[in-house]
Amino acid sequence: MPELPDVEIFRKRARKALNKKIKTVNIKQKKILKTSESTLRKHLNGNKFTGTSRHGKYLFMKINDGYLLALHFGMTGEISYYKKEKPKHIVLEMEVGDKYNFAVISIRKLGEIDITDNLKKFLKNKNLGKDALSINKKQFLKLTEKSKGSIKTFLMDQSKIAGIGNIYTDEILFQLGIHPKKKVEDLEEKELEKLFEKMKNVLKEAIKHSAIREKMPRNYLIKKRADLAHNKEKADKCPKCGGKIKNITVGGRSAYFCSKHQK
DNA sequence: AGCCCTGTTGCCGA
DNA sequence: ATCGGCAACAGGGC
Repeated sequence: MPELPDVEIFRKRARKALNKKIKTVNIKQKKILKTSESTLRKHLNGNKFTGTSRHGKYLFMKINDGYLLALHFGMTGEISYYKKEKPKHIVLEMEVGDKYNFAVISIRKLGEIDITDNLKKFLKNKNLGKDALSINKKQFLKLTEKSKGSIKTFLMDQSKIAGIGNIYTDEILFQLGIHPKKKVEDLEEKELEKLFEKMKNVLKEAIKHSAIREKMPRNYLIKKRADLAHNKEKADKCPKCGGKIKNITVGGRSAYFCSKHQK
């Protein structure tokens, strides 16, 4: 699930846990901890979260001792805030305030939980580029100048632009009618400007709909994607032009696109 | 029941 | 620089 729009929704969810005393820290799965258990406890136990921020697919929770809890969700992670109904696959669970629980979930135990006191340094260590919603047109165009590979690989490269993954890359290219294998250098200036606008537009639209597939606009490819992966014949028609949706591999990732209107 | 395939993440080595 | 393989697990198809 977690690309930029999903993580942005997690961030909003996580805000519910702000300014409440962290009463207990329950570490249920050590595998995705990038820091020691004792360091994590030291910074969380008895403290409070005072703010949230996001960069690309990373969520940061500011702690009142000046440190940041850094969360990355891998393929199947999410944030849960609940009173009684305990979700499955909890990795880190904290009791915050009066009887509420704030938890990091990870089904496949991929992802990352870390502590840092320097956001800039952290982002640099991870080799992350500008956030997809923060980058401006000039910076975006400059990045495209140096890119040799396919447009799909470019959009997904976190060291160039942070936040866009497989699903939303396909969506952006689908909306623009650009083939995922098209080379960045073969796109005209005007097309690159459109790409920039559409990138922002698709991400914002997804956030507006709480990153829930079923709620996305009618002409979005994302609504069909889950069905497409399981070869359901019903789902293989393009919602824009009726063309056939195809699946190929681009840059080592599965790409879905309309063979009729994406050239 | 149980095998096979697919998958939203990123890292690593050839 | 690009590519496959891997990590770990769920869920659908057959």
